[in-house]
Amino acid sequence: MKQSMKDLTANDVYWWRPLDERVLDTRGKILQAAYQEIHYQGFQSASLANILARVNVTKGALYHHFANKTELGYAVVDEVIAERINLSFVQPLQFFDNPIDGFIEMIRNTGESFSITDIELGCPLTNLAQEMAPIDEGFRTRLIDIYDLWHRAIADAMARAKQENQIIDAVDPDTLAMTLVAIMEGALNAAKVAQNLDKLHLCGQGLIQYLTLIRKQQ
Amino acid sequence: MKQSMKDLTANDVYWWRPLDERVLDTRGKILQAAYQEIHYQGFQSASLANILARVNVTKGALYHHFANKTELGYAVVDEVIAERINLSFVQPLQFFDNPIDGFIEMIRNTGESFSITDIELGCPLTNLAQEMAPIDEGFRTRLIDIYDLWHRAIADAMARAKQENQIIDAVDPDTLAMTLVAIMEGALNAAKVAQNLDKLHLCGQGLIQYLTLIRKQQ
DNA sequence: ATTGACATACATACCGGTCGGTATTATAAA
DNA sequence: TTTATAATACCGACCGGTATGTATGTCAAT
Repeated sequence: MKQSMKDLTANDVYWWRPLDERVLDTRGKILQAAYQEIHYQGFQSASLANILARVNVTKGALYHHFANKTELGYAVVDEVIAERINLSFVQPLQFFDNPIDGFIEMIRNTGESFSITDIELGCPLTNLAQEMAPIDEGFRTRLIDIYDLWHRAIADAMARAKQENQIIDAVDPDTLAMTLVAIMEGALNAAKVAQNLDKLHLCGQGLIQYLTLIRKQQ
Repeated sequence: MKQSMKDLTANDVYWWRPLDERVLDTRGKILQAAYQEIHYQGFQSASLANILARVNVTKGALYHHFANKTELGYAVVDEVIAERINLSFVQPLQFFDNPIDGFIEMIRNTGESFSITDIELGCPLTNLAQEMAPIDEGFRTRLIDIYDLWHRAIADAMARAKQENQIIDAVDPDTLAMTLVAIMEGALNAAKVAQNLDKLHLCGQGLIQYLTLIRKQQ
């Protein structure tokens, strides 16, 4: 179990790479290939033929393991994306003694370790949410669950910070968590469109400044 | 799963309605219909047949005015989306005596006037950026131009605020502009996924609090 | 008579999904 | 241990539908 963000290696934040070198079974391989294709094309434009070509299996294999394309998409959300978000953004929050400093440290770390390839396709969670939330309730509820988990983790960390008198009284943990998530998503999006990391770093600066402002000087 | 714009009633659409009651020519009508279909389906999944059905013209008309689907998409960005962003988010910034107060007022206003139908499909600019920026350079450069215009307008307003000693010295106008855009986009995205306005309002609170913190008390 | 503004019919490619068949593995009776 | 049976895993040709795009025709206006 990773104890903090610093324990993550560079490969861990390459969030679309397979998480380990484990040999995957056919179902797992299809799932990973589908994740990549969806991350690149979006769900609706993702081609089953492309996915199958990547894995080097045929339609029969796919439809043996999944009822249809939609169910395959759901499985990607439930089994691939959820785990990645949890591992990269939720778990680390629990180990910070000082949530504000920890958060700032996490932002700094992410900003430094992210490469252009990390942002050129954007956050898989955000992408799918943007595309599918308005038109498919199955996707929407699954994605909302992941967002809620993330939001909750931040809000809890900030509540702890407030309880320990680290941040000014005026801020509400939920509002703060919401705002932080919004900034991070917006930053990733901007960097993706610009296709360079400058905007990500700029946003990181703004975020850190924000956190510094709400931290009580002691 | 809603399949096309045709499944939406008149009430489902709001901020992407034609800006005035001007009678549009065929090209203009196709452009507007394309804008709506793209906003709903995304560009890749947008169906030319759907667009044409809405306008009640045929393929001939479309390919008379546009070389292909991609060029139609470019025209939507250049002529529809750019104007809307400019009208709603860029122009207003120039008229604020006090940019900070003006911005806060704008946020409050937007938060109150937005209805659920305004957010359920998200911001057309963000949507297209998410989908097309990584896979089509023509889209990307066009979208970047719009973002830059928006970003510049905010940064200029904030530079004015700083010059007039309204905000603390520590903040850099560019960093601030970037952060504000990120929050607004993130907020819209969150509200879209949640399909309710609570998160939008929560984010608005956070944004206003942020602006209040950087404003010099006088 | 020519051109612009469309309509109509068609071409071609790809999409998700189905289905009959086969190879492999697990189970269990002999 | 061998053999019969059944379940699982996978193959790949094929289907109907839909996608964008094209070729040709019509017709009013100049």
